Amino acid sequence: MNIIISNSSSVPIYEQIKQAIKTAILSDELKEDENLPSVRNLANDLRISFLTVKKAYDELEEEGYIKTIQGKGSFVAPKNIELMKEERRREIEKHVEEIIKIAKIYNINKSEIDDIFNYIASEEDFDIN
Amino acid sequence: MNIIISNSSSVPIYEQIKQAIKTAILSDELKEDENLPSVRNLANDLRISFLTVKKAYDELEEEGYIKTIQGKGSFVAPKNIELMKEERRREIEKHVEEIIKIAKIYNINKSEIDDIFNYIASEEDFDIN
DNA sequence: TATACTGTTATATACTAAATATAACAGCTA
DNA sequence: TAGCTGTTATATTTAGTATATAACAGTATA
Repeated sequence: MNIIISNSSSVPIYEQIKQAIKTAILSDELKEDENLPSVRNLANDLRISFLTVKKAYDELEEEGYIKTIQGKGSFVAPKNIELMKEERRREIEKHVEEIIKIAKIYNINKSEIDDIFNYIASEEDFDIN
Repeated sequence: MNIIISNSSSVPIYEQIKQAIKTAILSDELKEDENLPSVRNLANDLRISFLTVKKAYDELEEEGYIKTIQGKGSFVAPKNIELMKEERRREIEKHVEEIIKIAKIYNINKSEIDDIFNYIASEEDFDIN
């Protein structure tokens, strides 16, 4: 797993770690029961305090992504596929809601939104078919 | 103008004020040269410090939305239509970028995104034609 | 059992952003 | 001049983030 953090970002370091691990789990780069790096190892690699890593791990456990056992380590939790699909959908929905909110206020129509989508999709090599 | 702020939100109060005023200006609820509430009046209405309102006004001025004259007050600045259109487009682009980023990681195709869009559009009474 | 890993907890400190209170000052206008 | 505007300076408080350090506890294994 490759985690890159920026300490000049306004996003807290523990949040960046959470996002990176979540993405790795959801995209199946990290598989069920797989061992995560120990809090101290990851902290050393990233040159940050182990307490910051622990905070990320604690919250990931609370959200059901990983399981931690004292003395053994942290592991990717059994996946609840439905719950994860739902979470991804909610993320997308939030962005769509924001887009529609803006479109309604400023009288932007669907075809203008489609244009933007197609533009970004080609920029990002996203297949629209 | 109706500004509602939440002090339990993680979004700073001055940022909530900025957004509310920006939206009011861009949607033409606040028209060119219109007088904004004085920093002290708005602060009293919202039961917050006038310094918080001032911070919002200062940044709105820096971004070209309003003009402030000492002793007179703050006013909606002449609108730069092109610049504002560009800003709205950038906002939408950012959301689309996030959606595509998620879709790429989790193999979500365009038609699933369209489904979500249509669902939210109908929820929010947004005309998709 | 000793050791070297794991995670856990407590304490203290530092830094920053946000928000506040208060007071004094300056410009505009009726 | 009075009573609005905005401006500036100082000090303080609070919350969130991140850190260092030390001590403690569970697990695995040589």
